[in-house]
Amino acid sequence: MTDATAPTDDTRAPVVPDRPALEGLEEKWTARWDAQGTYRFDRSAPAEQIFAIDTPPPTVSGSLHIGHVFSYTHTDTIARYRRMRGDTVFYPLGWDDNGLPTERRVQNYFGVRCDPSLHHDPHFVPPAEPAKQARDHVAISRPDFVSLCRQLTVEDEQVFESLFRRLALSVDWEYSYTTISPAAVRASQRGFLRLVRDGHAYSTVAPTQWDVDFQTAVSQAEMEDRELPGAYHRLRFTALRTGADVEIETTRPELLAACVALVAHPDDARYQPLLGSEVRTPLFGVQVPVLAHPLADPEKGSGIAMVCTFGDVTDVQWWRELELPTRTIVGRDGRLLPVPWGSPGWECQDPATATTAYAELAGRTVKQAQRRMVELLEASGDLVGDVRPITHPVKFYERGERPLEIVSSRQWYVRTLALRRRLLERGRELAWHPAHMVHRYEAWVEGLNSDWNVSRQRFFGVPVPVWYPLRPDGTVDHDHPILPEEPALPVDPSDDVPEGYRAEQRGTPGGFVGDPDVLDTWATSSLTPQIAGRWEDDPDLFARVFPMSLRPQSHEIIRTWLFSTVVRAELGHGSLPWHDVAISGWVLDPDRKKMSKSKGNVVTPIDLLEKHGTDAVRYWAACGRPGVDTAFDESQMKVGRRLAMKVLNASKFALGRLSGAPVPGSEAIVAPLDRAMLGALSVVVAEATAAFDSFDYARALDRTESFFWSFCDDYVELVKTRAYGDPLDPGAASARGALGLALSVVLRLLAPVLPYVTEEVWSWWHATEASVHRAPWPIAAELAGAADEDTGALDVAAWVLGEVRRAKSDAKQSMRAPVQRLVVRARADRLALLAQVASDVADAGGVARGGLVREVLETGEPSVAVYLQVPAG
RNA sequence: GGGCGCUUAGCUCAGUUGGUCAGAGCAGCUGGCUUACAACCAGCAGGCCGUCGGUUCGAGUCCGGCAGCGCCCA
Repeated sequence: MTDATAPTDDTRAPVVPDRPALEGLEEKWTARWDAQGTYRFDRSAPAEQIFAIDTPPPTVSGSLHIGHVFSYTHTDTIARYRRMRGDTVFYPLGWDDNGLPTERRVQNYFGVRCDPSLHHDPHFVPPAEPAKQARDHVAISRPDFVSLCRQLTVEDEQVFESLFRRLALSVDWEYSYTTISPAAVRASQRGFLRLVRDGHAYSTVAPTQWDVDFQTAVSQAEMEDRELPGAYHRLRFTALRTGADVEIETTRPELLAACVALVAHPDDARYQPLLGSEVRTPLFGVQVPVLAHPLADPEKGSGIAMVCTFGDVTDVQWWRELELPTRTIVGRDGRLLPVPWGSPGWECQDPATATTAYAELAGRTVKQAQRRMVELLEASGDLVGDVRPITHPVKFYERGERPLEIVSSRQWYVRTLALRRRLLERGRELAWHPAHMVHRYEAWVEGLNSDWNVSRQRFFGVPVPVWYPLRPDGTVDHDHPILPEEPALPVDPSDDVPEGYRAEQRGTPGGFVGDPDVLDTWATSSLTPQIAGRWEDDPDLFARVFPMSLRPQSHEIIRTWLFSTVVRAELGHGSLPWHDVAISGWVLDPDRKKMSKSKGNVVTPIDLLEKHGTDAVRYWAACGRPGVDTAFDESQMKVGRRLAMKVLNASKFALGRLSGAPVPGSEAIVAPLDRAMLGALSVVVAEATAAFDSFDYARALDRTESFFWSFCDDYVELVKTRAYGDPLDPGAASARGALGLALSVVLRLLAPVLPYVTEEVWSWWHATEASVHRAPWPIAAELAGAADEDTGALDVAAWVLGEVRRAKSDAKQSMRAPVQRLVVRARADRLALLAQVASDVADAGGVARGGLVREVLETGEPSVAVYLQVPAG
C-alpha cells in the first residue's frame, strides 16, 4: 500500500558521520547511481506518463565550455523534478559529430583529404606521419574518410561523457546516439527521401550563397552580416540613343563584365526618359537595358543601379523578377572565369577590345580584380570622381573568412517558404519559457527569403541518398533521380550501386553517378527527436516518446535547430516535435561580454568542478534565470559550496537528534513553533512546485534556499533546547518529529540542484537501495497534519531572538551571554503568539528563568528591551 | 534601420496580477571558538529602484519619450 503522506517508509535509524565532508561524494554516488540504474528509463511506461527531453547533442569536436555546464544543468534540474513527480523520464543524450569541425580536425590529425571520386579501399591505413601541408595530404575515398571521422569522434565523446557524468546529468546513457551512426544516417536519409516523395524537397539550379574557401553552398540560417570597409565607385555608361553619359554607383566594379541591366525607380523623374532604352557598359561595350524596379533606391548613390550576375541578393531578385539573362564571371573558387567575348550571350561592341580589357581580370580573385578594374576604369576615363569609402554589411558564412559569392549551382531544397503561415501557427502552439523567446522564432520565420538549401559540398556528413542516370551522351539527367528503397538505407551513393545498375557503369554513358553532396548538418539535427526515439527502427519506443515533452536549448540556435526541428515534425509527422521549449541564456564573462576562446576568457569546466565541487557549480548554474544571460561568477559557486556544507551540517544536527529513539510521526508535532515552521515550509513546497512546473528551476531554488537558511539560522536555534531534551518529553518529541519531517522535505526540494549532497544525507537514514532522486516530490498533504497555516509564531520568535542577538553584538558579548530580563512590547495579538513560543525564545536567547516580560502596546512601534548580565543603560 | 530584452546597494541579482517592495547574497566593517557547522556564527552599514513625462488616492511595479548596454534580424 502506498501512502502519499508517508513517502519515507524506507527510513532507518540515522547513522551520521562524525565529520561529514563533500570530498569523495561525486565518485561514490556517480558509481552507485550507475550500478543501481537510478536514472534508467522504463520503456514499458505508457506515453502519457513519459516526460521526454530532446537534449541538445553537443558537437564533440568542439571544446567543452562552461556554457555546457550551465545549460545542461538547467535541463537536468527539470529532469530530476519530473522524475520525482512520478513521470517516467526519457532523457537521452546524443553526440553531434556531423559537419565541418570534425572534417577539419580529421584532415589535420591524420594528414588526409577526402576525394569523393575515389572508392573505398579496404586496406587503407592513414599515413604514419601526417603531412603538415594541406597540399601533401593523402587523398582518400569518402567511406575511408568517414571511418577516420568516426574513429576520432569516439575519443572526443568520452571526454564529454565523463564531464557530463561528473556533472551528475541524470541521463540514461543506454539511449545515447550519435548523428553519424548508421541508425542516425538511416533516419536522416529516410526523412529526406520522404520529403522528396511527398514533394517537400526538390532539386534545382539556382543562385546559391557560396563560400569560396570551403567550396560549399551555405543556407540562410548559416549566414551572418559583417561590417566591412567598401567604397562607392561612380562608373560612366553611355546612353545608346543620345550618347549621353549615365553614371551609376557600385561597390563592386569588378562585376562590370557581369552587368546585365541598369535599374531605376519607376517614379524617379531623372531616369524616366531612359527607361526601356539601352546603354553601353564602359570597357566591354556591352548593351544592356535600363529597366524600372521599385527596389531601386533613388536616395542611394546616383539613384540608378547596375544589375550583375550576382553581386548581392537584390541582384538575384532583379534578375528573377525582370527576367534578365545571366553573365557568370565569378567561379566557385572566387576567381574570375574566362569569358568568350563576342560569342552568344557575350555580344559586345568590339570583342577584341573587351577581350584585351578582360584579360587583365580573368584568373584574379574578386578582390584583386577590383583593384585592377579601378585602374582600367581610371585609364579609360570611365571612373568619375573619387571613390567614396563606406562601411557596409557583407554576407559571410558564419565559419567563413571571405565574403560569400552568389553562384548558380544545383542544390536540394526543402520547401519552407510555402510553409510560413503554418510554421507561425506552430510557433504559437508551443509553450515558450521564457515566453518572449517566441519573438525570435517569429522574426526568423517571417524573414525567410529562400527555401531551405540542404545540399552541402562536404564529405563528412549524411550523403544525399540519390543517384542520377547518365544519358547516352554522358550528361547527367538530374530530372530523373534514382532513389534507394528504404530497407537499403543507409547508402553512400559514392560507393553503393543503385538497383538495376552494375558498379562498372558508374560514370559511363548510359550508366549512373551518385550525388556527390552531403546533407546540411541541420537536416540531420532537425531529427533529434526522431533519432533519439528510434523512429521506424523501434516503433513501440517512438510511439511512447514522440512528440516529446521538452526541448531545452540556447537562444542563438532558435533559427537553426529549433526552426528546422519544427519544420521536420510538421512535414514528416504533422505535429509539433515537443510541447515546451526552455531557452537558456549565455554565460558572460565578468565584464558582461560573451565568453569566447579568442578572448582567452574561457574556463575549463572540469577545473571548476574540481575546485568548487559539482553541487556548488550546479548551484551557480541554477541561479541563472531561464533565458537570462548570466555572468560567470565563482563567488556564487562558493556560496553554493557553503550551501552544500550547510546541508551536511544541518542534517548532522537534525539526524543526530533522531537517533536513539523512534522518530515521532505527525501526531507528535504539537509545539506551535514547530507547526508554524512546517506551515512556512508548506508554502515553500507550493511555490517551488509551481516554479518547477513552469520550468523555473531558479525560482524554485530561491524559495527553497531562503527557507533553508532561515530554518538553520532561526528555527534550529530556537528548537535546540527542546531537541536535546528527553525524547519522551512531548516538547522534545515534537521537535524531533518536526526536524525529521522538515529535513526530509528540504532534502527533496534541493535534490534537483544539489544531487550529491542530498543523496549523501539521504543515505544516512534510508535503506541502502533508496535514492532521494527516486523519492516522491514533497506535497502539501505530507505536511498537512503537522503544519499550522502561517500563524506568525515563528516570525515573532525570530524577531525577538534577532533583537537579543543585536543587543549582545552591540555589547560585544558572546551569543551565549545570559539575559537577565527581556521586555517585549507589542500588540496583544503578537504577544499572544509570543506566549506560544516563549520558552523556545527564552532558551535560545539565554534568558533567565522568568526574565521574559510581555507588555501590551496600544500604539507606537513594537520594541524589545534586552538587559544583559550587566544591565545596560 | 526594425524587433526583443536589460538598466534596483561597490559587485551579482530577487522583487508574477500597482498598496510593509526598498530586499538577498557576495565584498566591506564590528564582534563571537556557540555541544550541526571557524571552509563557521551573530551584528552593522549600504540605494531619489537609468532619465523625463503620463495614468492613479497611491508606481522599481502600468503607459509613452529619451539615454546606455546586450542580442536577434535587415
